Amino acid sequence: MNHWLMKSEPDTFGIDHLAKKPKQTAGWDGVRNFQARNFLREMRVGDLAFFYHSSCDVVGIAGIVKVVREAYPDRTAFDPKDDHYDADSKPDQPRWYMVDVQLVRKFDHVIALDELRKHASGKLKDMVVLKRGNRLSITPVTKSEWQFIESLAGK
DNA sequence: GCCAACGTTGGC
DNA sequence: GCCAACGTTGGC
Repeated sequence: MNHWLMKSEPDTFGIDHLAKKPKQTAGWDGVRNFQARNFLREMRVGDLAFFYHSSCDVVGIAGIVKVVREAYPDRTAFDPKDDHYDADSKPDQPRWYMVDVQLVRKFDHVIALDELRKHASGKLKDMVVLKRGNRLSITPVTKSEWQFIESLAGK
């Protein structure tokens, strides 16, 4: 099983939106970056991911989700009216993919980016999301990073 | 294949 | 709103 970190802007879609969905499950669509897409396609049912809030008051990890459906074509790319429309993605040859995720747990407090950075030269020294200039919306997380961050969240 | 221009991301 | 960093595009 692999671990991931998935970014979203909570003003658009945050962990509380996911919590209110039927079965607390939603499609993670709108990824329009090739590297992030490739990671999406590596995800397997049962993989766990941190739900990261970006571009907001409290930037950081808000909770945990799990993959419940593996990559399938992102329909929003086919819809000219959608913000994420991409004329180069055709239904018979889709360029973009999405997965479905289900809420596992919302942390009682967001683990702030500041807090994560405190460990940027220690336990989290290789964490992708802490690297300078990182903009990837989907990044892999190692097992040790995962366990350490979970311990920061408390049980 | 290079690289400048451009658009986007995302922390602050 | 600013701006650094980055990915993508397109002319050559």
